[in-house]
Order: sequence, then structure tokens, then C-alpha cells
Amino acid sequence: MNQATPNTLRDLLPSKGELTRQTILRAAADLASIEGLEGLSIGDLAKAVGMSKGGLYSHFGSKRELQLAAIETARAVVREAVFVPAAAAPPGLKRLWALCEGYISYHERKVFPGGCFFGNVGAEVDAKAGTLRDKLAQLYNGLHARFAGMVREAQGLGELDASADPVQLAFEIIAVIREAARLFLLDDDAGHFARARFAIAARLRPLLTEKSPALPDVPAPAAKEGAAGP
Amino acid sequence: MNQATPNTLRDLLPSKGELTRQTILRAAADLASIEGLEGLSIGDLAKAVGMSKGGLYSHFGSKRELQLAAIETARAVVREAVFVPAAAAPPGLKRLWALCEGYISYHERKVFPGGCFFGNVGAEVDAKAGTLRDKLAQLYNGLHARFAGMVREAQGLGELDASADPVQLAFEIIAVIREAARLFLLDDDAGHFARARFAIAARLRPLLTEKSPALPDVPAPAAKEGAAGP
DNA sequence: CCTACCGATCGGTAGG
DNA sequence: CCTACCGATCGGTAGG
Repeated sequence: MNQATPNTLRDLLPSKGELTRQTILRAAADLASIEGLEGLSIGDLAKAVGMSKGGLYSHFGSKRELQLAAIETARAVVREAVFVPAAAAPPGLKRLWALCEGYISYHERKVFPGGCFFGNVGAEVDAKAGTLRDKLAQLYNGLHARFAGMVREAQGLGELDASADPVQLAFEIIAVIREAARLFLLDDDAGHFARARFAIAARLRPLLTEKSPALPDVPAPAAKEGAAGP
Repeated sequence: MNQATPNTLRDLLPSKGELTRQTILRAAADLASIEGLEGLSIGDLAKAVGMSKGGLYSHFGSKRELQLAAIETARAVVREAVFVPAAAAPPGLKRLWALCEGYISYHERKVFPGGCFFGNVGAEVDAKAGTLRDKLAQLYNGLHARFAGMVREAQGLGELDASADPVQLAFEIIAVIREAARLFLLDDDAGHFARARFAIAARLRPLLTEKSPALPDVPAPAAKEGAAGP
């Protein structure tokens, strides 16, 4: 802090440059959710925010730096869209369910235009060892840990059978939600989310205790005729 | 068939050009499992098979044509790696379990160097409406239908409770296997597949009947300490 | 934050 | 199946 003058409102507000930077990063995250972090081109990004390529390079020294910053922005978006709302629910089973619903809704609402930023970018980098892959692995590890933590919380309150393995339960919940999200992107059928909800409710039901609040009603997904195999 | 001369062995064997074509396509599928169908460049592919770009274009008129052909090749690879072996198991619950194991093993063995071709390519195209996305949607539909069909078969033989929804069951099985596969690519921990197996066995167990053959023993996955959230 | 440029690589083609 | 090339676009830079 080499600021001689006293703080004014103007000093505390984000500078114009910082606002531009955030605009660029949010656009970058949106584009990367469709094209991937490599497929995102600086030229297209510049066009999307109405700037020149040179203008972008005054905010980021390299494409890689922009990619890393876009990941942080996407992380903040997920936090606001999924984790913050869930934290508003009462602790225990209700909060766990709110987290599931929030994560489902995040996919269904297409908070990012190309579906989940991390789903797309994760698939893009998962076969290439390196910093980006490790970063994504760590973020997904964190996601699983969040869900597992909520399971433990519900168990601690006696609202969920203590014998269930929280990590295993988190794995299964996230699995059905992400599978639904992928199928939804491919065929635009939101019914896949009904399957995810149904699977989660059925998995939790045998674990309920007399202390458990009631689970919301989850209708059985509509039957569907099978298609031909590959 | 505008062939005047009688068939000889030579006529029935694949021509040299056809063999080259297959070599190119298998290399293309391998590369696309890492880089995606767009990320795959004709120059890199030519280098991988030891040909010039011009040489490749004598087999395929355009990149798009090559992409479509590579999808068919990848489909044949999955058929040989997953569906054919499962068909060798006795019908019913055993065959369903063999299909699960085959699908898990296909991911764990990395039949494609970048993990599942369709997982990677699906994520790449799922946000872009068009022929490729529709093709992938149809293929995944077929995968789900295969699993659902095996569930129905087991039910028909009385080896699985008839009240279970085959499509829902297929959805949940595929979900945990694919989630395990994605995590495996990110952190190289094959333990995720143990979680998938455990989830499938636990899901099937309440559906077993007195006619059911015994399920293989599936050990509970090792406990794992939670990491920090995002 | 812009214009104007760099070398490299992209998909694709001509001609053999 | 090759060499030699095309225009377009890539990430990135210089200079202002």
C-alpha cells in the first residue's frame, strides 16, 4: 500500500480497469464453457467484449494467465450460484438437500451458456497432465468434500444414519447430477434432472431417522421407451 | 458390384488403401480422445501416422468427413471392448454385471489414451447444436438403452425385482461409472472405480430375488479424509 | 486502450 | 501418396 492520501469512496470502489477486467473474465468464462479454455481465442473474446486484441493484452500478459484468471472467476460464479444459496437453508438434511437442488438448478438454468464451465474445461484438460489438470482435480475434490461435509453435518445432527460413508454418498449424488447435466446438454431434455432427484431421494430415504425432517416429494420420472443400441 | 473377374482371396481381403484408412482412423480416434475432434489437427494426425497432409486428403475430403469416420471407428472399438465381452457372459444378472465390469474396465484400461473417446468428444460438442451433438446424443441414448435392456433381461429371468425401472437403473449405473472415469482421469486414482462398483452392488442388492445368482464380493472403498472446499 | 504488424499453424488445394 | 503452395487465423508484440 503506497497510498499517501487518505481513503476516499473512490479509492474503495473497483477502478474502471478492474471493472473492465471483470467483464473480460466473465465473458471468457462464458465462452470457455462452450469452446473450452484452448478453443477460446483471444480474437473472439476481444470481439465479444468490444475491444481489440491489443486492449486485452493490456489486462493479461498471456493466454495462460487469462485462462487461470477465468477459472477463478468461474469459481466465484459457482460459489454465488450454488454454495451461498445452500448456506441459507437450515443446517443438516435440509441444507444437504438445498445443496443438491442448487447444484441441479445451476446446471438446469445454464448459469454458463455452455453448461457447467468446470464440466467442459475438466473434460478438456483431464487427459493432459499439468497445472491445469491438477487445478481442476483439486476443485472437484473440493466439490466432493463440500457434499461430504454436508452429509457429516446431517449425521452429526442425527438426521441421517451415521453408518453411511459421507464420501461415498457425495460421490453418488454428484455422479447422478453430473450425468443428468451431460445428457441435458446433449438432448435438451430436463427430465434427466428428475432422474437425478429421484435417485438422490431413493438413496437418502433408507438413511432417514426419526429426527429427520421430511424430504420433499420427488415424483418418479416418466417412463421412456428404449431406443436401439449402438 | 461392377466386378467382372471372379472373387479371389485378394479381392476379399481389405485393400492396402483400406488398411491405411483404418490406421489413420484409429490414430484419429486416439488423438481425439485427448485433443477433441476440433483440437485434432490434420498436420498432427499426418505426423502420427507418418504421412503428409496431402496423403491424408487422398483418403478424406475434409476434416469433417474424417471426424465422422473417426466416430464410427471409435464406436467399433467400444463395441469390441465393452459389448462383445459382456455378451459372452450368461444372460440375466450375470450379463448385466459383466457389462458394468466391462464398461468400468474400458475406462480403467484406457482403451483410448485420453480416456473415453465419447466422454471427451461429448463434452466438446454438447454446447454446440448440430449434427455432431445429435450424433453423440443418439450414441449415449443407445448406451443407456443397452444397459436398460440388460436390466429388463434380468427381470425377465426373475433374477431382478420386476418393480425396478430399467431406464432409471441404467441411468444410475452409467452415472457412477462415468463419474469415476472422470475423476480417474483427473487424479489417476483407480479407487474411484471401487466406489462405482460399490454403488452399483448396493443399488442392485435390494432388488435380488431367490433366483438371482450371487453378486461378486465388492469391498467397501477405503475411507478418505476430506479436503478443503472451493 | 488502439493500429499495425510478426512468425507459426490452421484446413484445404494444385499438380504430379 | 508427395511437395509446394493458398488465404485465414492463431497468440503475441511494438509503438503510441
